[in-house]
Amino acid sequence: MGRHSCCYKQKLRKGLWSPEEDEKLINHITRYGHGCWSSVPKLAGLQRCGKSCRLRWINYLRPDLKRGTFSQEEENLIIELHAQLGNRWSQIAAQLPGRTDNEIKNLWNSSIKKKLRQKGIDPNTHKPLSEVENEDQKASTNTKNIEKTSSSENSNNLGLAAEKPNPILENSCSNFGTPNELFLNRFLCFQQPNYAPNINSNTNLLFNSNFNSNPTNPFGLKFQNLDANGMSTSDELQRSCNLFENNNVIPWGATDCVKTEKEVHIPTSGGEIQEDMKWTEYMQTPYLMGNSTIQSQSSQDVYGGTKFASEGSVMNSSNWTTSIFRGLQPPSDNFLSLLHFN
DNA sequence: AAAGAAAGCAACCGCGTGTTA
DNA sequence: ATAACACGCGGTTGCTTTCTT
Repeated sequence: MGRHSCCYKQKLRKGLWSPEEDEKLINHITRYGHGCWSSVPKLAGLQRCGKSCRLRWINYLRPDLKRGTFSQEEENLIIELHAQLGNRWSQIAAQLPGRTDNEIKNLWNSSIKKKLRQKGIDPNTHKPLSEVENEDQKASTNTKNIEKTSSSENSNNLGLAAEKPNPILENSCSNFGTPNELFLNRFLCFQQPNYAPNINSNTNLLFNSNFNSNPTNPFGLKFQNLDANGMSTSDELQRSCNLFENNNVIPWGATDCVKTEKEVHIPTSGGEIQEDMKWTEYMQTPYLMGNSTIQSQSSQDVYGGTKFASEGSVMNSSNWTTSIFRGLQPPSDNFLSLLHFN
């Protein structure tokens, strides 16, 4: 099938995005939406391919991104979902509002995998490592036997073995399998002494008929807000997900909180959503991130800007904005004015 | 303090799939 | 029916930062 035409175009920039490029892309999408991604770079005045623009927007510039470290609850949920879905990162990300598939995938590969192995759990099968090793040994001896008896079918046999259906995936479709529960109980109890090892209650929640009744907040998760004194107040996640629901329809181009691309609305003057909250105010809302606080914001300082959000700090008006447009040095007035919709 | 290793993360690549002409 | 196009996904790469010795 056809490849993305932009892949063949030359003289297109690659690599890290500059603040100017970010500004152009944000400027364009906030005004017009992305429409056809392949036309975005041209319309936005960027020397990038549409694919690159899409990725940058979805993984980094979207205003509804959460960022910050993952909370224990989020990690547990990722493990739980991975046990059911495997490496279907976009589907996993769909259950974690404000998180991208890329972010989750990175977390899995860099951190969670390791943790699971340390606990003696195979991250691929979610079974105890010893069990998996035994199966591997059995499989290899079987393969050797097959090799001896039927050399002509060697490659086919191996191929079939590799394509053997994932029992966990199969399991997830019908019965929320006991291996999952076994694993989760084992792992989560390791992780959290207070974790209630009643997986069924959680998983039923995941897959009950009302699951997507509120696509922007399927779990009714609550974020914590901080008041001016840094005291936490409860605030529904919906606050961020629904923020733009109003009149002007702009497709943000992300899978967002649900699988299908969702239309998100930008509040206009007099809009009732979020009590006339402006985007900049939204961004400056001091959310607690990750483990209730920003434990270690990424220190990568792409554009050579100042570092922010040291350990234990709390998202405040400055570093929250910075975290979204990381490294963006004080944006121009024109740019800031774009962020005010009323 | 310096160097190497490990970790973290943004971005690219290639492929599969859906849509359209 | 088919080819071209566009999008989205998952795997991978490579750069930067942090940790360790």
